[in-house]
Amino acid sequence: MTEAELKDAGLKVTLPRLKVLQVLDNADPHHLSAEDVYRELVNADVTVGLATVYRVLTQFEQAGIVTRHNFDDGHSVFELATEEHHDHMVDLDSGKVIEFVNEAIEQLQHEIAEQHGYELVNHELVLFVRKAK
Amino acid sequence: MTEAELKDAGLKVTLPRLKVLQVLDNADPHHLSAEDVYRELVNADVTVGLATVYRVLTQFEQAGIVTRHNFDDGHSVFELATEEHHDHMVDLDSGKVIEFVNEAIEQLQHEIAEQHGYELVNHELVLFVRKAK
DNA sequence: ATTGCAAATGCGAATCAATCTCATTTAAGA
DNA sequence: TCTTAAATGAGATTGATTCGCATTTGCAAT
Repeated sequence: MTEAELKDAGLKVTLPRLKVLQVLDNADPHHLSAEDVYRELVNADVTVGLATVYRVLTQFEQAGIVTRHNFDDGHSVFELATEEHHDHMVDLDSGKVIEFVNEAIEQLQHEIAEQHGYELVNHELVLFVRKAK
Repeated sequence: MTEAELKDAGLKVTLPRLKVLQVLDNADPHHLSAEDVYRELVNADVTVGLATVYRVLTQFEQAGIVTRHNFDDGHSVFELATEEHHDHMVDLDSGKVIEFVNEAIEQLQHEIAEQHGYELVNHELVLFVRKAK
């Protein structure tokens, strides 16, 4: 339950935070930019500042509630961390983002880290693709 | 030879371009931000505008002379496109960047793209790691 | 319930990387 | 050497994100 998530993270339960969570939860393309979230809120007649959206998303990231991805075009997108892990494929022509999971790759990543004396904490994999002819 | 590279790319051989190539060539940590390159040039008494550095790096990227990476929250870094493709591993504690290659992962990426009806144009893989205990 | 106060918010200003404008310079072919 | 399109430098501009600060609000202790 969302209120509990906030309290566990040591964050006060406020309207902006609940609303941001709600927007992320209902997001159809899982990935939303801060601006996207902001627009949704304004659209739903929730008056919040863009700065607050950024602050809240950053706090959520630190609290492990959302994950941040830095795609190519220079701006971040966020998604609920409750989704199971997946990587991304970006269609260079349409900009569409496809999610995928590949256990073999996940496995290999751990092995590579180990081979270098490290343990894998996290990773970021994005495939840039184009419709096959 | 560097001059030939520029001509092949249909770019005029100019001082700024040669100097940027030179800086990238001598870069100890392979990865430099545009700002890094700019600072090196100013340091070497080569007067060149930051805008030019950005323009040149972008042209080089399009010409396949350098590769651009977007890791490390926010800004791009560039490195000479060596014959060897490689991915990156970032030590979260020291910030050190390690390069690695794994053919199996490369192969899997192509397969994944194909499975979705795409062809792989490019990819970005960064492992965030920490010294194993 | 009421209160006190630190935490949270809104909004405009500030920042930072990157891009654009445009007047001036320069490479390189004729 | 001349000509011209391409390239450059410097500053203005954009776009995403963060900051500063006065105001508001959650919530723990009255």
